[in-house]
Amino acid sequence: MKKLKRVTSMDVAKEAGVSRATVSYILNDVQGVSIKETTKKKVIQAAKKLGYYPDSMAVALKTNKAMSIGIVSKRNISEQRYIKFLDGVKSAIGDNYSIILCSDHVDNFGYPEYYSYYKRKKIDGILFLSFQEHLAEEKIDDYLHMSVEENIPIVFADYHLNNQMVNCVDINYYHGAYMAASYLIKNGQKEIIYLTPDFDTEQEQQRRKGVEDAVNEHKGIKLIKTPISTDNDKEIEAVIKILSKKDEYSAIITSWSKMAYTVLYQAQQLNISIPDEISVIALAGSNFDVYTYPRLTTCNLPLFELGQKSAERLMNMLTDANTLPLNITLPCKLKERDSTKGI
Amino acid sequence: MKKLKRVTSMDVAKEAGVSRATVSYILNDVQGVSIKETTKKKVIQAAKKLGYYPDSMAVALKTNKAMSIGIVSKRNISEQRYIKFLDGVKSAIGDNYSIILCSDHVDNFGYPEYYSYYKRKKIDGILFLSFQEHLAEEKIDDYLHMSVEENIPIVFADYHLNNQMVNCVDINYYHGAYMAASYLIKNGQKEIIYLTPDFDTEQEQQRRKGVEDAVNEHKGIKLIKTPISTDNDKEIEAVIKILSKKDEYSAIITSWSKMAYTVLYQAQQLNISIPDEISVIALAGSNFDVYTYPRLTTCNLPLFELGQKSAERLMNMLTDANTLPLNITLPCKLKERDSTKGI
DNA sequence: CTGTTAGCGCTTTCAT
DNA sequence: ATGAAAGCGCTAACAG
Repeated sequence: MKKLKRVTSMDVAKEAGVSRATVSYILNDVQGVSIKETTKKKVIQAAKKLGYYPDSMAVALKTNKAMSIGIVSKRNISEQRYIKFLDGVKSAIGDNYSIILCSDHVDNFGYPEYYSYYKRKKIDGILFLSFQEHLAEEKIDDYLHMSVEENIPIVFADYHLNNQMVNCVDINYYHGAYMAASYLIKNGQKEIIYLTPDFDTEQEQQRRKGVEDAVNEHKGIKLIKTPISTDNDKEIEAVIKILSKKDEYSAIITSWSKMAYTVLYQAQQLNISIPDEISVIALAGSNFDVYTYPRLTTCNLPLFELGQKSAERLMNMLTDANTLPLNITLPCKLKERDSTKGI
Repeated sequence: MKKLKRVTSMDVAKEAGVSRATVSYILNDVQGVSIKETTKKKVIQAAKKLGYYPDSMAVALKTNKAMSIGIVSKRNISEQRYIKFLDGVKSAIGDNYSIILCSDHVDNFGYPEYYSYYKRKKIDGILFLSFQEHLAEEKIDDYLHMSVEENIPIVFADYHLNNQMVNCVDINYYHGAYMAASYLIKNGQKEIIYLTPDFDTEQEQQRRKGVEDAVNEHKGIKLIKTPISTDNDKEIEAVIKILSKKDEYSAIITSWSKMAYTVLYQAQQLNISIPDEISVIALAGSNFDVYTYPRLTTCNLPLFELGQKSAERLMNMLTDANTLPLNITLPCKLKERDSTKGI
């Protein structure tokens, strides 16, 4: 196999009869140097003719910029939501930056992958996407430390940090939950059962507060909070038990759509009519919501926007070191479908 | 903000009282040079103490290896399947390589992103994941050309190429479809309706052939092939029409699970009992299959393995330039659930 | 066994 | 308006 030599800026320079510096100026469109149009044309021609591609590693070494950002998420990568986030990120970073997927798996160096990548300059900054289901508090402190003390450009996506020292883009779970509960109440539901996961995260606290506030604003609404195990079998068992006492309530709120799917499924099994007997609403949506029977009413999370805004923040930090940290909160949107009914 | 200087191998060398070369030898565990244990210890200590991380850009420039691979997929990134593939890739490439997401969006240079990345040495090789729904044939030729003529390390995942010059990892859609149809026939179904997308890809051809072969192997089985529009509304309309003629068949095969969801949903609407009146099976599964009512019987695609095997092949090419191209075909697995019934 | 040194390909200051 | 040259941090061939 013939190993052909790489075309360098030197080659282009020779071909065009100029120096390497000129080539660099022209191809990078450097401000502050004015170059004759004819020279410009010549160089561009030569580059095209020779098939010149600047070596990004050499550029990176020189400029001290990898032109890549790392995305790290402890969340189950299988989650569809992760992908929507990615889409948003992609839309915001433009053609010049690339996305490197990193884990927080500890590597040979004894450091999490994202950290090593940064220290080794493979990435210029980091986007943390929270692991919704098991947000470990100790880790957060590490992250914060990195961001503040080590001055690593980091944006926290879907973290409710309330820390003015760091950039974070959050989803307004409180308001989403508030909207969902209010919607139910407006539709005449008086006894509401609220299925929450059996662990406590900032996110779930926000939701709980949202639901409670909505309930407290009205007289005579009864709210029953029921923690549900994340274990599949236990979840099913719990849902069946709850459905067997359907006379005690008229509506169900679930923190996640997955729980709502289970409710819908088991309701069918038990011949309980949704929404006639029970209204069901989930505080997070997914693509499948239109395929359940009946179609699931949800509070949609702005995942694309989450990715987009987070990436925008990161880009700002990267291009302007003096960017002030910002805490941004994104609203949810209620999507009414067939699992809830009006009065 | 104090801009602290980067720790270089020079610093480590000084700290340990050796030369940079020695540092490099030790930290990279270079074969063929033997170094005193004490020196080794000293250097490793020094590196740790100083917090030394080799600059990957400098390494890349020197070694001519980016230690990154690019993944490109025209398929809707929102697809959940994409993620499983990614998981598989990650599992195969190990800690030393990273994954860069690339599009085939044409950049400033007039070349698709993945191509530029390769030419600019941001990635060492490319993993193409087919765009299932609209596999454009002209593009394939470009890809093949790149792989063969330009000698770019490429692995085609989920492409049915049958070209011995290139590496490709394919899913055995034929056999999957054959299994699904056989399963239905074994369960006593005599009239089967087969819903295919209204466009023609290699993949769909394989499936069609699989279904047909299974049918032809048995006497007295009637097969009705019906193309379905990918347009959502039209799909629903078509499904309703088909369900209205439910006396003409006893089982439905769909190419995708999404179609099957629509069938299941509309069957509920029309009060048709699945699987009692009609058995339903999809030739591709998804996470949601356990939440439909009834739970959907599917032919599961080996997406994780697809990523894994593809990445393995690419790694082979990268480490050994003489690796012979291989065409690998991965089997599907039938997952029996509640939307089909036995005799 | 360890040190010296020459680049890898690029940007960018300084000089012309 | 353009060129010469230094040097980013590393590896590896060669010297000792």
